Amino acid sequence: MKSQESEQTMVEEQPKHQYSAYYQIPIDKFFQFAMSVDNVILGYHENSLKLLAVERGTEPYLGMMALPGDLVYPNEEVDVAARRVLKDLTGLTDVYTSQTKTYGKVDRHPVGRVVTVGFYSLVNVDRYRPLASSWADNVSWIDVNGHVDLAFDHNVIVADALAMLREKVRHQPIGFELLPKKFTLGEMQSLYEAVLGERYDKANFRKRIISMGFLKDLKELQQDVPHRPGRLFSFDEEKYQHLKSKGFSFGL
Amino acid sequence: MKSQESEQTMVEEQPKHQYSAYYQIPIDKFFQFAMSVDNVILGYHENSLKLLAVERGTEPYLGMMALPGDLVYPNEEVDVAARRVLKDLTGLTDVYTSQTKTYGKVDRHPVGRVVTVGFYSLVNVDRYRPLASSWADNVSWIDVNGHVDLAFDHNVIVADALAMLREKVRHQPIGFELLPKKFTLGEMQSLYEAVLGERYDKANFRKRIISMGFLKDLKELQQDVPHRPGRLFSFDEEKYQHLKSKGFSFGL
DNA sequence: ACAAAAGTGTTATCGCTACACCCATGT
DNA sequence: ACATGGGTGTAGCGATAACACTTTTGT
Repeated sequence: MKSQESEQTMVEEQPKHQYSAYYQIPIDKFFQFAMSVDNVILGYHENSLKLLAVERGTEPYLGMMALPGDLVYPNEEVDVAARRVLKDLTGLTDVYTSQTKTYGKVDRHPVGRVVTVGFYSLVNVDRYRPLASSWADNVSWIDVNGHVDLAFDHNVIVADALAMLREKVRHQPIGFELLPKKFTLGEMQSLYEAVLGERYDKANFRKRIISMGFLKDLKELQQDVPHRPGRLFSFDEEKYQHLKSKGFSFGL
Repeated sequence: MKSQESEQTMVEEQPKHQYSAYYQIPIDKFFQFAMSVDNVILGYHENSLKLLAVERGTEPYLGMMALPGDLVYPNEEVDVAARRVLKDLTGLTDVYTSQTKTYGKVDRHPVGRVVTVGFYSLVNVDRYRPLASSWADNVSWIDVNGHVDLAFDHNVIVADALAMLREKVRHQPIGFELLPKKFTLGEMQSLYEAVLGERYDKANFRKRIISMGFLKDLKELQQDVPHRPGRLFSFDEEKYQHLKSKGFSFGL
């Protein structure tokens, strides 16, 4: 118990917590991890859900598609790193982002022990403009239902993110993050059908959503559509918060 | 672009991904993180949900209660570290465990940059025996509804874990992890009421659960209770999987 | 006129809530 | 006898699923 060397000063005093890793190797040996973030950036376009993938320009996995991600700076918060990646890729900052899972397999990254934290972001594709920088042409939207093979363990990260999104989208009104500010009920229905992979009855869907009471009828109509124009609605965040505080809970 | 020194060989070839942190500081500077795990170990006892807390024997926060947790070894998987902590504390290995969130604030740990991954575990308190080791007397069950102040950011970790548990317990039959193998419907109802903080009508709760069809009636009765003994049931995992594959989904 | 999607009303059924009531056991 | 929780039946209300139908626009 007192046979320790000087490098392990932090641990000397504590005979009790023998289960701690501190007692078995010097503490500075633990500070050898790198952290990264990987972001599943999702957009809704042409009736399907897409994610942004980047073609890798470095080994390992050179040439493969991968999630946009990066190492976390030693003095940077993990969440901030995720937003940095998003901003560098899309120029967007005020975007709904949610942490998913953390992937800590020892051999998941060839360069060393890199633990990565997954995120997903919901962007409105109307607002997204590929940044005019040198890497812009390596970025593309791919359909989440297509069968693209991504580098590292990114396929798993995407699958987990989608599962968590689907779970959340049923219980919280976050679907609107993927729609333009003004949308028709039809567009909203299509979005939910694309995300959840289910079909809904039009009449019933409308009644359900309208009766929830957090949509604002903008008294405007769609323009230039080759069919009867739909009424435009917007999500009324304030109203939703008010309803929520009164015990209402979104559910689909 | 070619002004780099030898230590940075990994980065030389890539003019394209300028957004990457790789380009701004040498790569080995990123490998300075430590990882830890913190486990919210939950048990159901005396009609309320409790968690295991450990009194800290080291600075920082010496003497405060904290979540059981530890640093992750450089060659250890994160999930394995979480199970190690659990086993060292309770002796249990086959326990339902779920990752929650990852906490990456720069200053969250005084010793250095330690990013921690949260977990919760659901243990059946009947199976838990405090291990007869020197630190056993520093461990105690505390009520999750009490107002205990934990070290580090552990209050937040607990709050997040409970929120995620409550969400999950509604949609997946994991409540049984907190019950003995054989239980009455009354016990089950009390458990759900404790976890979710809601009250249910006895008759309706029973009908709902029974009709789901994944409980096995053991045709046994409670013993030595000061009231009419209840029928004992067990969760039939096999039956549940079968129902699930047929489209059934648990919901409460 | 037609296609395509918006938008509305009706009905029948299923599920759930509320509530009342009886049963078995230990003290 | 009483307290305590186990256990069951029913009536009525409300949500919603299924489907048919009408409306408005562009081509």
